[in-house]
Amino acid sequence: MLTPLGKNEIKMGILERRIRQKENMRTTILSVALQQVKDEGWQSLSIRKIADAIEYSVPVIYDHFENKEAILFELSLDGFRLLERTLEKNKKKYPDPAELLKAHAETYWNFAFKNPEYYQLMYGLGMPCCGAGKIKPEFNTFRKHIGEAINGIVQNKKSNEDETCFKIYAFWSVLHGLISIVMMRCSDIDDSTMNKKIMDDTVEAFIKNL
Amino acid sequence: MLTPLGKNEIKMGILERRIRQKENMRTTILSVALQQVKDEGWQSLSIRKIADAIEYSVPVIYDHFENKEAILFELSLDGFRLLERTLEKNKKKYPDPAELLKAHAETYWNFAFKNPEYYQLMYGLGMPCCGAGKIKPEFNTFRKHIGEAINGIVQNKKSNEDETCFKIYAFWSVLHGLISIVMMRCSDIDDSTMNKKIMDDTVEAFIKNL
DNA sequence: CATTTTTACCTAACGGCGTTAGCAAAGGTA
DNA sequence: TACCTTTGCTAACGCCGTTAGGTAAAAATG
Repeated sequence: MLTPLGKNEIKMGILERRIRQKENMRTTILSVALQQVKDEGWQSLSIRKIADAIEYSVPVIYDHFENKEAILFELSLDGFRLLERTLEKNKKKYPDPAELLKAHAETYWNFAFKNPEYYQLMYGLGMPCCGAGKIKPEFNTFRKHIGEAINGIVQNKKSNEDETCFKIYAFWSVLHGLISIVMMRCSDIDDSTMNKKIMDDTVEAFIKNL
Repeated sequence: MLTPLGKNEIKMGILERRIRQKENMRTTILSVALQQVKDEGWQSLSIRKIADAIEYSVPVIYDHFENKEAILFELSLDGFRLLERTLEKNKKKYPDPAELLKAHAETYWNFAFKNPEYYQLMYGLGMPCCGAGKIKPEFNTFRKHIGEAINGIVQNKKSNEDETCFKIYAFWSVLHGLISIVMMRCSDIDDSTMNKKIMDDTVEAFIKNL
């Protein structure tokens, strides 16, 4: 598959077309998979349904992905990239680190509830195994960004490195925890503006006590 | 199955034995299922393996549970009961609400990491669908207990009901969030005592700022 | 006792799943 | 033309949750 055709010369145009086609198929599979997940949830995503949707037979999928988990993994990376893009925008928009931190929190919250399927996949909420297992460097995307902001806020005050690190995790935890609790319907508060207010208040208080 | 046999009288002894046997089978199924989950994880739990383990044929399971999800649901309730028992003990042991709150946090943390399979099931971490969907009153077990403690701490200070409610959720969130992040290996901190220290510090700071 | 109802339990199947082996057709090369 | 490579397929394997339908034992009834 896409090898240089024995010891022969390769016609570059054809090879490039093939690579292009192959990548097309790959992205088609991913987008079809994502659509299916958005429509019916992770649980009902199946290789066979993907094959159906792209109008190819099942084994074709395995020419592009090692297995089902690889597809989910790739989708989760897309999720991290999507989140990161907005975080980067925040960095340019908010020079004040406290404002930046607030914006990051807002971004994280909105991302989770606008793209619950991504969020669940990325952080293993209600997912069959996909959070656990593979360790992704992308996991730390958010921690990295809020870390910068918190460092910016904290730098003028007396506080050692460990304390700052702890605060970063505490901040991330409260956000992720609240999102999880709301998303998994563990909370008895249905009102989404109410939940948002809890988030805002908590973030506010957190920043004040940095 | 176990109906009063038409319009006839029932021999109570026999009926009782039957009920006893039926309940025995039910608990056997549950304990076998739990064992399997502890051994191989949620993903590989299957009705057929349970049937194998209890040395009955597959349909027998369906005489006792509506479906696989019902078994998982029942197990999650066991988890909530197990957690609640320790929380109740704390209530008797710590009259000071601040001490009580700290003890509750410790209990919650220990419960999660000593019984990760329960915790994951109860709060839908890395689970196929079992957190979402059914809403369990037991979900609020922990929130109820920390609510009492926080109310105890806060009652002498000026703070309205909403603020207190928010603080309860914030406290729960930071705990659940930290546990989730650690359990799902999203954190880059491997050292468990380090993670525990983050929890302790955050709890300490939280109580101080109540 | 014999008879009839109820129970417990099983076999076998249905439709779905992820994954893979093996083959046929199509495309490019010489 | 003949030859390789690539593409894509059919068909299968071994799982899974769930259910229909049957059988033989047990219990209740007369």
